[in-house]
Amino acid sequence: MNDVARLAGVGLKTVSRVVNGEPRVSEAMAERVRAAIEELGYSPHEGARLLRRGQTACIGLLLEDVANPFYSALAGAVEQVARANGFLLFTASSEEDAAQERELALAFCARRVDGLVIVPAASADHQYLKPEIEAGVIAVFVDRPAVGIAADAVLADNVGGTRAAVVHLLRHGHRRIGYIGDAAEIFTAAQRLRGYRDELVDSGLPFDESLVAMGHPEPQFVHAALDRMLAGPEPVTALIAGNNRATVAVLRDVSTRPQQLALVGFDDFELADLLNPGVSVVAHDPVALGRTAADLLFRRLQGYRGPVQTIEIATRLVPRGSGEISR
Amino acid sequence: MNDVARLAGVGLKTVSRVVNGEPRVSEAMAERVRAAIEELGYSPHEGARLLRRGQTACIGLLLEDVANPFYSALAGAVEQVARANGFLLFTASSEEDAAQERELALAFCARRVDGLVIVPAASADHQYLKPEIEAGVIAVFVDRPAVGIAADAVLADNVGGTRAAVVHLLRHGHRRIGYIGDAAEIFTAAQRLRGYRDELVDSGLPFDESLVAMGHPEPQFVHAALDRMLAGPEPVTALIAGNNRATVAVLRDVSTRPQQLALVGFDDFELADLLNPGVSVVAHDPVALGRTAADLLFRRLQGYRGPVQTIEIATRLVPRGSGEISR
DNA sequence: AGTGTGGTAGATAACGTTGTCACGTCGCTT
DNA sequence: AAGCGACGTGACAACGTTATCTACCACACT
Repeated sequence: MNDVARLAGVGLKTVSRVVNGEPRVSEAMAERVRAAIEELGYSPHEGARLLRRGQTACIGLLLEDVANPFYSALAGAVEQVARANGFLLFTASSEEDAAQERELALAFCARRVDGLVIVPAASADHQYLKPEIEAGVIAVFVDRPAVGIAADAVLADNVGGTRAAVVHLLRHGHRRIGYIGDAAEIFTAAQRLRGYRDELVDSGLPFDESLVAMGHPEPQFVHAALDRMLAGPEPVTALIAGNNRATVAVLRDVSTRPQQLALVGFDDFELADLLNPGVSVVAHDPVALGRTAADLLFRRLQGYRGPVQTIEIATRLVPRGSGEISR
Repeated sequence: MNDVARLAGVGLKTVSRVVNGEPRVSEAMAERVRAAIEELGYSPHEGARLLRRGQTACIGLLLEDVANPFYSALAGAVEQVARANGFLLFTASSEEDAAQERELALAFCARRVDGLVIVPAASADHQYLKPEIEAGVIAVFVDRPAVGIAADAVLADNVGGTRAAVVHLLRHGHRRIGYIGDAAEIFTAAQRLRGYRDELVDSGLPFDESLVAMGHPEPQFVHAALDRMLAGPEPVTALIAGNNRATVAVLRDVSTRPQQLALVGFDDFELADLLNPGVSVVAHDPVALGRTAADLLFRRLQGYRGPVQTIEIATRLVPRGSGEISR
């Protein structure tokens, strides 16, 4: 910038004015400056500009794992909103580890992002964000709520989703319905389990712990769970899988068994309709989740000062065949 | 930082020394400073620090669309390498639009990222990066090479991949093999088409333009292409789909038709093995692609000055049934 | 002629860090 | 006793911007 000013024979501030399109610069000056900029290939240093102005026009997105299609769809939506607002987006994955989440969130804050969209890791406590939020950072939580602080959150209707799945299976005559979900300390997993249990109980059926398996949905885990649920005098005839990973693991495992099981999965996934039978799912919309959270973040960034809110996004049951196998 | 210095009754520089763990600070001082930091909840301003030091410890990742599982796997790999090196990662999607790619890449450069990992948009020309690269930014291209400048690239063996697919189908007796790929101006699409053609010709078979359809793999496009290929006296008996989107579109369309077609898809995808028949694919490894590119970037960031290189990652044919349907 | 007034331009001080240098105080050697 | 090096410390400038303030000029108006 100094070089540009010298070459154009003008003051530093005039260059700044031209670069920022401020008014009251004579056309002759502006032209000289533009020529100098061109000649030197100058481009303004955004970091310095933002240091001076006190905001960075960046937001940070923290999720469990970008490579999971559910989260990558969410990330795409957040990114679009960010770009529409002229912001750049940092992305990082917590890998479901509270310490890593904290470290990355604080790294974002040290970079002075203006806002944060966070999918919390299981059993994270977000007290650590308190000073940052007091310092002006805006945090919006997605898919799972904040713990230990009051903050905006955008969640899916998890309870309603598994309730609907149970209703659907009951309607097709099933009375022994198993549930395989993610680790119980994960918010969504707990909520979905609750919907499953509540709907069973409300329907006058027993809630049988032995038909529930909560854990990281690895193939071995799912295999053992199915062995257990299918053994004994009253085996399950239907299954609810608590997320996309679990659904896929169940499908793989079931395909090696003689029994036919009715199945409803939580989370929609590509090709669910092409399998035979098509996989019925409780669909929720990661794009809506991400977009809503990002919109809320930017509303707050633009000065909106309403109370902390939790927005719930509807889920809907998509019947495709696997849940309609009758007893 | 000023406040901390005042509260601790020390100079600015001493605070800086404590924060950065520099030696030759007495333990008493350090303790006072740490107490003051704690009390004021001070955290250093990374932006200012980096302004001073001249590097940002950030890299930018530019891809076609984070929400595409292929690219999100790649993004996950790049992110991991970045984190391992203590860098933060900007992510953005070009949506296959050269102008948007350019705009985003330059936005990254204005933020003074230290490096760039780019999946180029179709028909982009990367001359625009020349001044940035001369200014010290390191750019590594993935999946598709740079155009108009010499730059490192990490590519998949696209030609070898479709060659293998053709060999596989020929071996099962097919002589009329169709090819449905992405738009011809996309590098990978063109390469894969070339592999298809070269292998046919080398095998002494004619290359028949009417069996080729190149375009954005929307359902209507694929439907029309299949109508065409299946009409006439010599319909295709086997098909190669040029990427994951095309493969899925073909599967959906074929499932509504009476004919049985042999199929090999390019790009592996989740559940390919669970369909019936399992979908044979030419698999390549987005994680390896991303990791290799990021590793190369960081090697250069650490001062490696070797010549511009192009690294090719092998592909491999995974037979699962759909390609083994015999004529 | 003196006085506003409006439009340009530049000098200077920040923003929050860190590198450089200079200063003072030890304790040790000669 | 003087000199020397090692250590601890802080003042200051610099990184590349922009906001504020002042200075200047030309023009029109009393």
